[in-house]
Amino acid sequence: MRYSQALIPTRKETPVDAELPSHRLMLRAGYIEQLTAGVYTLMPLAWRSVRKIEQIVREELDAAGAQEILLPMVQPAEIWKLSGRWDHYGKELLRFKDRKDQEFCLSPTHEEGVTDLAKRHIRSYRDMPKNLYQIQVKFRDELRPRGGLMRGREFLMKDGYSFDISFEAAEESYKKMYNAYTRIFKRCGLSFRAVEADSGNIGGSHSHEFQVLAQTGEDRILSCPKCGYAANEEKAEVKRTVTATTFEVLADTPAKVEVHTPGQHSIDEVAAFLKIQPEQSIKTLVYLADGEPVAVLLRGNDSLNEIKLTRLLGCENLVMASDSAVKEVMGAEVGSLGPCDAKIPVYADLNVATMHDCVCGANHTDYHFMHIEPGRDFQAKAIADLVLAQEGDACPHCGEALQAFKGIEVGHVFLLGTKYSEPMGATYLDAAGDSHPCVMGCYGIGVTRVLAAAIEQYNDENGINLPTVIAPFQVIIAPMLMKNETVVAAADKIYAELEAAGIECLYDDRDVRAGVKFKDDDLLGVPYRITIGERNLKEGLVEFKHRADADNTKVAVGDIVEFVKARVRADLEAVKG
RNA sequence: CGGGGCGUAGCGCAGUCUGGUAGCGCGUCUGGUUCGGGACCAGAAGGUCGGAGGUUCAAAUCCUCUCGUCCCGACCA
Repeated sequence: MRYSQALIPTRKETPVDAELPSHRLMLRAGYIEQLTAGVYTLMPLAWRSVRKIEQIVREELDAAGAQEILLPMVQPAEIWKLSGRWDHYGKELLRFKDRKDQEFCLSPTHEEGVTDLAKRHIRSYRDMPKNLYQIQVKFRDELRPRGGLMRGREFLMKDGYSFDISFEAAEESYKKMYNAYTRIFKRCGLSFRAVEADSGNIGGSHSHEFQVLAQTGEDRILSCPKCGYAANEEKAEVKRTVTATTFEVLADTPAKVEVHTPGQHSIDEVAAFLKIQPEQSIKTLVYLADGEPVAVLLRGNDSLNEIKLTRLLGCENLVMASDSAVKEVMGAEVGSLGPCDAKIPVYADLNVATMHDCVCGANHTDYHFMHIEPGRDFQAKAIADLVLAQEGDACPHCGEALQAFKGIEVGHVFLLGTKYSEPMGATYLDAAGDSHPCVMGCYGIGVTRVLAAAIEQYNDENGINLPTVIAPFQVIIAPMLMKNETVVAAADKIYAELEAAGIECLYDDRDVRAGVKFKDDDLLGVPYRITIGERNLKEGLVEFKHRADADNTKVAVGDIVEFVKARVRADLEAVKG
């Protein structure tokens, strides 16, 4: 491609609203352009990269026995009502009516669509296993899209679904997909972790997320350096050494004393004010579980794992109570809450059972109690494992200290079970003639997010620096002076020969100064650059440089094509595995 | 959905407090000089100041409503 004919609108200025490096750089390098909140045009460079990612996805999924299809994006309300999600999906599901006043939605995911398809074509145990996937634009009306392609409302997703006759068979399909995903992200050149995850709203029994490691990731993951256990923070288990499920009261704790703690709200503030350690203080949180208020007690330096609490309470909807609701139920402001004489059920984490002579809020604004003895000064309805895992906690399998990372979720595999097949009637007949619901798995990859995550992982102060496999072009050819006929002739020839050799070239034939080319060409994320200048050319040389290297290599004009071919091929081979 | 910003030329912004000729930088176009890390000189084009209503002799500026967008939080297969 000749740069002069390409649509690559680079910017010198850093877009002020973009926070994430990938977002900023994609805007600056002319990869994307925003149309409205969370909706972006993929410009030629981004689209070239995305198509390469798609290609890797297709190759690996096809190799794993999946078939590509394309389901309708506009879907009638009926199938969503069948699955129950028309009512439960919420506002992220963009709904509208057609001219006949019939209800439709833009599909944010395709369990309904694919299950409806399966219902009509998978009838017998002989029809399975089946694995169908598609790569398609999805729309989710997110409350707050952010970070460019990182979390858009409209985005490109590969979603796949497996159908099996039994849970065991579905496990096999799941494993195949897990392995295919591992190969896909490896081939994209990404540094990632597969972690255990909560299956969330989509339901199902178990799931793994594929997390690209990046400082800017929104997800926290914990992994064990010894046994390889890895899980999303919200799912991560911790080996608890405390097993007590009742409070053991120490007799020599002094009687509780109410102390004035004006303006001291956070655990750290109160601890500093009372000259104690945060772990001597009890943190009291108030939640609404399906509308009913409950209090949760944690050791001051612990955090709550809401999923664990949801499971313990067996509720569907768990939200933190608003400040005003807290005031109403507890009779005191947030910051002065405690379990003593609480009128709502109290649940305590195991660590609280090890605490003695501690501090908690007095349910009296700006007052705390000292010398609190759990079991004597308050009771709990249950003492259970409620803490959020943190770095240094013991691995649930081997006890080693867990390490924490930040990640970007680029893929998610779920073993769904019969959550959709049952209500939607996707059943089959077994050999005995009995009817059973198909057992499903579903598998997603955020294709556009993969590009964003890759740029998060591969960038520096000069711009994007993508691995050759997914870079929009493999080589940039940069003649230093377009008015010099010798230089241009050499560049033309190298361009023609590289193109003929199947190397993807961006020929920077713009009549601009060298400095402009260098700045732009570094920004774009193309791994190699051939610089053609008058002085070197007189000696029969051109310069070859990898984007990440500081120095040039001088190569004879006659050798450059073979030289580039060898380097590019080596890069492509290296990730094939 | 709560909190906070911001909407003025293609992009980035000043001007708004204190009402009175709509500005700057980048980019674009013309001509010239330059030419290996975002050149310089001269000239030019480009605006319903997000929208609607109001106050006023006069509104980018004040008031009311509204739309959009970004950030933080909550939310998120």
